[in-house]
Amino acid sequence: MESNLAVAALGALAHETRLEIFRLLVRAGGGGLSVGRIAEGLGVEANGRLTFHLKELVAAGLAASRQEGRFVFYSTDYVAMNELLRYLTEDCCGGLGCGEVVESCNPEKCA
Amino acid sequence: MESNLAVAALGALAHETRLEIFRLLVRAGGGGLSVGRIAEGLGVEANGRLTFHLKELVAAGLAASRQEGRFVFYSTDYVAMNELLRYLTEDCCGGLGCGEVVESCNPEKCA
DNA sequence: TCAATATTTTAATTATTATTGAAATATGGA
DNA sequence: TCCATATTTCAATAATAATTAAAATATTGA
Repeated sequence: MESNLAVAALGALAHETRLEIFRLLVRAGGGGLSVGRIAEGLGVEANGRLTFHLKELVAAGLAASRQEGRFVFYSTDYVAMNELLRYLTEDCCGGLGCGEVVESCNPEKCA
Repeated sequence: MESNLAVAALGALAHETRLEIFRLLVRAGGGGLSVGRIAEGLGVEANGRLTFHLKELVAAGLAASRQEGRFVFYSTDYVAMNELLRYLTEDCCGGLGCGEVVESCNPEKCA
């Protein structure tokens, strides 16, 4: 992972609303949630501000969106998330086996 | 972990220089590095700007500093780091066993 | 105590990011 | 086609964070 991608991802997460959105999407799993459901989950309105934050997450590579009928679904990009976590812990303690993150979450492994 | 602590930590990491410092300290392990060694590792000068970034990491809870003779050492706060990673992946996919981060790095486990 | 190395503080300037509110687009059902 | 629901765009303003450079402090050894 490149440093500037990581900075962009971290910057996207460094905001109260976006962090809540991200965690909501992580909990939601691979299918994601529609904008309306996200708004519900956060207790906010589905307005321009929410769209702005969602787009920031997508621009940072942490989420993807797809249209389904009249709804737009946003979902976590788990590959990007795992890359970011690994980047943060890479070669922890000089690589002496502390247990650096390799993969933290993969919807395909869900029960 | 509280949301605003996580936002502060992520904000501290969302900066090219600070992210490099953090990763350098993670690699360095529990003992950390002196300011001069950090500057060396980054290829920058040990000046006011570096101090500023180091203090940001400490203020965000991600690092700690201690004086040793005429040197000041900075080191990763691994507990805070692990809490942050866990916060990001909490209840992944609704808690269905995808492998959420519990602990990613602990210097005491080093070989 | 003097000088050298190590690190920090401060204040002014510049750059980046967030918020607001209103209008616009897009989709599906009556 | 018309209406209601769903989501997005835009532009102006406000708020926050980053950079610079110079002076200040602190510790050790001669």
